[in-house]
Amino acid sequence: MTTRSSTDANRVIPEATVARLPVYLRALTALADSGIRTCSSEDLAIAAGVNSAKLRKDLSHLGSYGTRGVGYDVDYLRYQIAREIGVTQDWPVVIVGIGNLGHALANYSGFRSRGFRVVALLDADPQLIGQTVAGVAVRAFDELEAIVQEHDVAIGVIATPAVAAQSVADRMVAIGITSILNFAPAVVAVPDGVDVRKVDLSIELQILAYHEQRKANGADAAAAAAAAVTVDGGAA
Amino acid sequence: MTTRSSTDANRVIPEATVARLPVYLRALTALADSGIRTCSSEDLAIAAGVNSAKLRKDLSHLGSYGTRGVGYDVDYLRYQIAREIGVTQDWPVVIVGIGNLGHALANYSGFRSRGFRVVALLDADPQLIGQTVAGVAVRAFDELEAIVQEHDVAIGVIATPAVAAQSVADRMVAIGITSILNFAPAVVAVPDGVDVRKVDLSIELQILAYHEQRKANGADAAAAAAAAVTVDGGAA
DNA sequence: CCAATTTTGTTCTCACGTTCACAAACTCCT
DNA sequence: AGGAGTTTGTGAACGTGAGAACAAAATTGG
Repeated sequence: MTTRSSTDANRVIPEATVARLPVYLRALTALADSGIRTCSSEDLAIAAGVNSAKLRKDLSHLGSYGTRGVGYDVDYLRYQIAREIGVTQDWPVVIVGIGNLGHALANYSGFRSRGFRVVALLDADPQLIGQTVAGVAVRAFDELEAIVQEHDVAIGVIATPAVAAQSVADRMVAIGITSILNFAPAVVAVPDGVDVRKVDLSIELQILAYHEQRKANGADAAAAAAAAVTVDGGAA
Repeated sequence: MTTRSSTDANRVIPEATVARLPVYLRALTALADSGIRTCSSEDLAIAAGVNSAKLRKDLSHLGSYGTRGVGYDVDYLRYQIAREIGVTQDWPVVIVGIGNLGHALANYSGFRSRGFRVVALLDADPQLIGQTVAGVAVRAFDELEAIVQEHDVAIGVIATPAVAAQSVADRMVAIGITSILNFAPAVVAVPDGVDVRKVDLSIELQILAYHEQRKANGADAAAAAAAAVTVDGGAA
């Protein structure tokens, strides 16, 4: 029916797989930097910290890029994954909120080397405007629309305080941004068709704390079971 | 068999639920700050950005803390969740790697208010040692063991460059740290019994890029299907 | 006190993701 | 050429999670 190129753009890649593709990409880059030209699924799985069956199944969703009995060509597979993710060209990105975290993000060299280019830093604070961070001038939040249109920006990063997050997101969506990476500790609601990913530092720590507490309570409980003592407060 | 307190410490809470509990906790805090004393699962679900059936099922894993026909007492539920996560007391945390990101983390006020206390900042760079960041002196990485033992630290944060991440993690594990939050763009391997959570900025952006590319290709493909043009490069 | 209303906690079903296990396909060696 | 040895790609079994739907339990009003 529809004319297609060699790879079928209709296939759906499971979300869980999509989340691991960047890990594989990084592992392949590391292998290539070590001068390795070919690797087995087992080698790559170890480098990526997953099990090899999962890796093979993940890759099978992209197509058949390996050779049975041989393995994968590192550069070829790396290119295929990069193309699948869409990082063979650079994506322009704007960062809103140039506080501590915004500074760190602006200075993060990993963006540039992994397919992203920070085209603007924005803040609402007049005192920050005009300052240069990581070689980029901080501009007024009001300039968002002009910048997005000029550079055809699709991805926005929110690094503001929590109270500002929703209004910044609303503004981004109104202007046509369709992917948002939110570092503010707040839930932002967006319409269908807009993707939001959230990175929340204290949530990550709280998840660790939960498991840490369970480890401690588990040890307590084991001791308690032996000593027949009531388990309650844990590490008091 | 074993003596237990009122809540059954044996129950397992699904990992997906654990990951949402901090979100509920934050939403409850926001509601409490607005002076709201009681809320329904629907109210809380909206505040937390989830669906109410999922919220109720999540809470049911903790126990039965609501009242049918009424809803949940905000303060009571908040306390129960905080207790379940283990953030009714502060957890001491060490941050290793005081670069851009380490600075931002050290200055992040959300840690303190959500159950964590930064007890030390460590770096291998002699030039940084002795400087004060967010009121805490940067100390030599070698002091890790003494600090961990003094403060009974269980949680470590890695904010170093990728190359250093594994050796820092190894050292942390050897000293007795059992939970690691890794911001370095590298896979770190740890033995069983140690939890690692990874926060990777460029991976998050790459996941967004994938979906962004699909949106663009979907639009292209729709146009192409009408025009009978081959779909391949996408946004070239 | 009883019926109507509200809202929780739980059951059931379906979808998604992970892991195992193996046939297919390739190379290498004799 | 043919068999032995590797390694991929995938089918099938299993486990976890999401969402709909509803019974149980509380309040409210007459």
